[in-house]
Amino acid sequence: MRILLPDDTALELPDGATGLDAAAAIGPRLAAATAAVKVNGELRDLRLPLADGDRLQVLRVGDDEALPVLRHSTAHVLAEAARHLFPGVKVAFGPPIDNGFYYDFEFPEPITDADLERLEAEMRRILAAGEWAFVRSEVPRAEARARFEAEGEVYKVEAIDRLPADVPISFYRQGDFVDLCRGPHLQTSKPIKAFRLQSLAGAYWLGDSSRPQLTRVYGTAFWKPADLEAHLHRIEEAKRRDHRRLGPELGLFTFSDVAAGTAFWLPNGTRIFNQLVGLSREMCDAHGYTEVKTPQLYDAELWKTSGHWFKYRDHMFVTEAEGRPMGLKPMNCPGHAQLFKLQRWSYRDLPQRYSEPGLLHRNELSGALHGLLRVRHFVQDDAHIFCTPEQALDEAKGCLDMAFETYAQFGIETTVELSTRPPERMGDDAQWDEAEALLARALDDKGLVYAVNEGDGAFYGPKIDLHMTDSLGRSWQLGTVQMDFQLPERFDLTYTGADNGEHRVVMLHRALFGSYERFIGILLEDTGGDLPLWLAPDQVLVLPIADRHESYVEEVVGRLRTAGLRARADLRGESVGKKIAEAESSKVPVMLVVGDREQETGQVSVRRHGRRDLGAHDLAGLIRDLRAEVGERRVPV
RNA sequence: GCCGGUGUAGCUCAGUUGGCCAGAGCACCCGCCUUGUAAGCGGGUGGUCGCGGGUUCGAAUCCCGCCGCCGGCUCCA
Repeated sequence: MRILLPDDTALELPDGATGLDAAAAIGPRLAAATAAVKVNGELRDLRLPLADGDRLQVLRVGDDEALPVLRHSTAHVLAEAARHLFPGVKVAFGPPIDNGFYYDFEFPEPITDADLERLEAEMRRILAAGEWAFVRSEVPRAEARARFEAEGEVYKVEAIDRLPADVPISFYRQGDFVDLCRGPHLQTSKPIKAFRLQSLAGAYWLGDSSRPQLTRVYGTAFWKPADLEAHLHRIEEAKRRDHRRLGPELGLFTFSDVAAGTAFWLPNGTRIFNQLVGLSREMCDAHGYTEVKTPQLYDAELWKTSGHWFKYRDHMFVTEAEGRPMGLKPMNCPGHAQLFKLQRWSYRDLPQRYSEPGLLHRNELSGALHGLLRVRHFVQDDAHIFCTPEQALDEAKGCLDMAFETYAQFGIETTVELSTRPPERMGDDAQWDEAEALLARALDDKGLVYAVNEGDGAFYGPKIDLHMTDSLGRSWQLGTVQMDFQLPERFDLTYTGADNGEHRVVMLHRALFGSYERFIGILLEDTGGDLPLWLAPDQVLVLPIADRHESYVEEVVGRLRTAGLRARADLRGESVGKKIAEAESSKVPVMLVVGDREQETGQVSVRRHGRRDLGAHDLAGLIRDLRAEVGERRVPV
């Protein structure tokens, strides 16, 4: 058979030849260094046979693309170590993940962080004792099942039962450890050198909270020790950009035990928050939205009409008044639907676009709370569009345009997902088909690349989700554009068409920042707290050299404030060096130092955050430049 | 909610196997210094050791329960 290599040359091989055979045909050194292969662009085990016409790329030890293979093999060594140290341990799954790997176990006794070191030591002992080959074999299903049943490996038995009948059962063995595994794996344990076990966590078997909770051991591995060290160092660096650290440090917000899952916004943080609300208002004005205000607390009747009482009640804060059940709003949509319903609409009036910086309460699980990124009380830059079916596609595309226009102002990168019908949902499949198709069409028309997230839609409709990542690379959903055929029906929302008949409206839900809380959290981690001038709580800090410059400093501050800039003076009796040190660590964008020279010439010495002394400047010119920077909402590059 | 970890001053942390009135730096207050681009000097205030029980002659330290937080799982903006 003929195999095509990356440079388009063909390699002639006997039928049944494997990836490793192909590497050997090219050269023995390549064969020895082979970690895995890519066949027609897909990562595959080097032990599997190739087919005529396959396009083959050999991945070597040291190749980034083969890192998942190294990590997967390292996970197997971890499982072997766990078997040695904790007799009776049951093993579940141990795949490579983005920056490492994990392995799920059921230990006979709970283990602690101290055991992580023991596990790691045992792994090193195993690896030092010899170079173990990873041996692949395919076994009949019944035989594989019997083997794991005899060993008491109940998770492996269930894993086999869950595999489709036509999938061959493969084992990988290294040393005395045999695992049910799809692969791919390294040839031997020799390249496993630079690894580290990182943490312990609970994880439900098959991700199902009704199944047993296993113990997940997280670790990572690299080809070179230096890469491992660099990775661990990056994690340490990222922790410094953690918004939960920066927020209190910069006096933006803080948390208290008496209000778990809710931020206290300090004056500086409130300024940032309000600037973002202002930006949203400005954009909504420009895009034909009208702002509304709807109630916080509603009679349960409203939630029954919307369906939240049945599909979302676990997440709602419920109370009562004079014996009547009430619910604090977790979403604005029913309120906006109610508002829309208060009058009759002509097709000529549509679309109606209601925006509201709506304060929401959601009763999130205590263990899910996470700084500003997951809270129980937050403000959405929410809006609902009520339109005719014919208008829905353009409206959805308009939302996407507006979203990307917004993000462009922060230089933040997003990934796009289309979340489809969840198992728990309202409405019939035909409506879901239509709604999902419409959102997909909007994405396609906009030329956006997106992943489909099956089953992750809202209970009332599918959604486009816009994700961003925090300092540690965890993905968070910010913006969202959702289609909804359900609420218009449940609230009986109609308009009068050109035919003088009643027609059902289509409803779109959209939020671009998502929530201001989450967006600010992500923004802080993205910028490390170095906010653009227009968002900085204190934009300019004026620093006198000595007491005698105080009145000139007040004059400078006055002129800056008159020009609309947020300026403040530091008149404490501290040294200039100390004031600058503090201004730098509090990330004030502009520092102005004034002493005898500046006072005489009517100038100011400019220092920008993160840069050195930029010399004396004329105040009028500086004010003009700063105002322009604020006005354009300029982002530093 | 679940698994593991953790909780000492406003912040960052020390507090040997339970044993003198629980310490340091920063912040804060007072005083001195009058400062030229990342921390001038001296003094002082400040702690229910997360909360509640228990063991003990004696608990920040050991045990139990609760709460918060951290890392995950589940769930979501």
